[in-house]
Amino acid sequence: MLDSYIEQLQRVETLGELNDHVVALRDTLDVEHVVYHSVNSTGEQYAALTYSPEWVQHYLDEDYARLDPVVQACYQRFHPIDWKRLDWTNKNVRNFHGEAIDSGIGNQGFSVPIRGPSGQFALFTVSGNASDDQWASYTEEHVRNLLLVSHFVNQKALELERGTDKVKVVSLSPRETDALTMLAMGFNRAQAADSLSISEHTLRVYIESARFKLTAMNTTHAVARALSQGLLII
Amino acid sequence: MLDSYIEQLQRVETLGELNDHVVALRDTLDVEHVVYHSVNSTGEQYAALTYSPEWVQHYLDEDYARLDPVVQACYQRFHPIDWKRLDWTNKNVRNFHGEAIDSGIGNQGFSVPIRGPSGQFALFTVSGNASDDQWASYTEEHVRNLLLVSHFVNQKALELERGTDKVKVVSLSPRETDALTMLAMGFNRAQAADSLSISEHTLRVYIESARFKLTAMNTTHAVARALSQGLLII
DNA sequence: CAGCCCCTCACTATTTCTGGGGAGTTGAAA
DNA sequence: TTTCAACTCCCCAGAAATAGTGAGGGGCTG
Repeated sequence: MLDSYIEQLQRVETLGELNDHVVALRDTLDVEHVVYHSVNSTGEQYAALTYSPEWVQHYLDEDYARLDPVVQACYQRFHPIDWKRLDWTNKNVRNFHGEAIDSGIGNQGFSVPIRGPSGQFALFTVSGNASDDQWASYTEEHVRNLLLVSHFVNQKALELERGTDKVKVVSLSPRETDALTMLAMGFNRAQAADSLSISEHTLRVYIESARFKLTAMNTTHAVARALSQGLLII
Repeated sequence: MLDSYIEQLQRVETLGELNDHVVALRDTLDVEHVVYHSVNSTGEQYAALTYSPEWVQHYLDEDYARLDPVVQACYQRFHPIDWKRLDWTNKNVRNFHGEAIDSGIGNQGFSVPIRGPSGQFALFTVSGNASDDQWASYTEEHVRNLLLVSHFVNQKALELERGTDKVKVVSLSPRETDALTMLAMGFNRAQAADSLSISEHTLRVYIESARFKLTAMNTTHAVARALSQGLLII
């Protein structure tokens, strides 16, 4: 059943079709909602989901991503997580949770964080209405399928997005990488130059050229970009 | 077969046993070598692998991680990758590749990058000797198993490591997060303060307290730490 | 209700970083 | 073989960040 779904998925050729597939997936997985949401390193977003458009709009308007424990948790961990295990004690969060349930997203949820090339981040979520026990046995039984599906959906989404690719992949020279790595580790220029056994002037040249390549406005920005694009090995 | 392996894995209770399991996994998967290698945000490493100790030592001595296309690629992408698809044209890289093959790691390889909570990064690799065609059909057939196994091995490794946990999880206040986010986006303090509609003095207080919480030596360091621990949503 | 964390604002001296120049060597690719 | 990218070094003035203190109000929690 899932196998045939994945086979079908492989043949998808547009983002629109992918959206349809998410709807089909909801039925295949027998849940209330399925959400795939991706953000790349330039901040562009793509989502394929079955939530009501109203709730999505409201979520965006209120910038709930900054509050949503699911998003917060998935940014920090990589394991799939059951919504029950998150911290909902904060007042604003409880408020948000209430609104979410009122919008019909269901009282249970399970999310799989995904990270792709160049700092891409995605979230694959299923949600529904069930008792804690029902949901626990459902997720336990389907973890593997959810892991696989999330992976393949993300792969397909990236593949399709790459067709319309504007994301330029920068590459840093070894010394530029070294320089930024030192700075990311907290050294100041003098210390970094010392560690790399070069003059501070030279180090500065690397930082500047890295900043230029990364179109960064300052050193901190350059380090941030390099990190979020996976260019530095700390 | 793999199912029973995963069940066994779930019962593993020490990192030593996990090492034995990797050896068992090599036979289960019918490959030459299996490597699981994890680095957490503080730079501590753990590996369970079947490579010869000599090669491992040599690899570490030469700091080959900075050269190894597998590591480089897996830092930047998240999809599993076949070693053939990497760029081995650089002279140093070809040299490294030659040494690797001489050390018996095999002429084919397939690696799965994994990212865990708080900036943990891990790599799950299988390698062996085969023709391109043989290897292609092997990997195509086993991608799913490899994905699942890599996930479960990582989960188990993290679970065991957490027992010996020294990694303190820091959490930033909303304003601290805002401040660091602005800086990571390339704003200077004046611009950031303006965006957040607070005085620059106030902003500075946030940056300092964030720096303190993250035990960072300067702003760039704080941003780097926050980013690599998934604390910032850019 | 006391303690703690969060949010907000202020001053000053010192250190560090940035942006604008310029210049020579080496090694690899075209 | 030329050309280009990477690596190395240098000066200086102005801009920006940091260290060291200080203070008051608001809100949640025990």
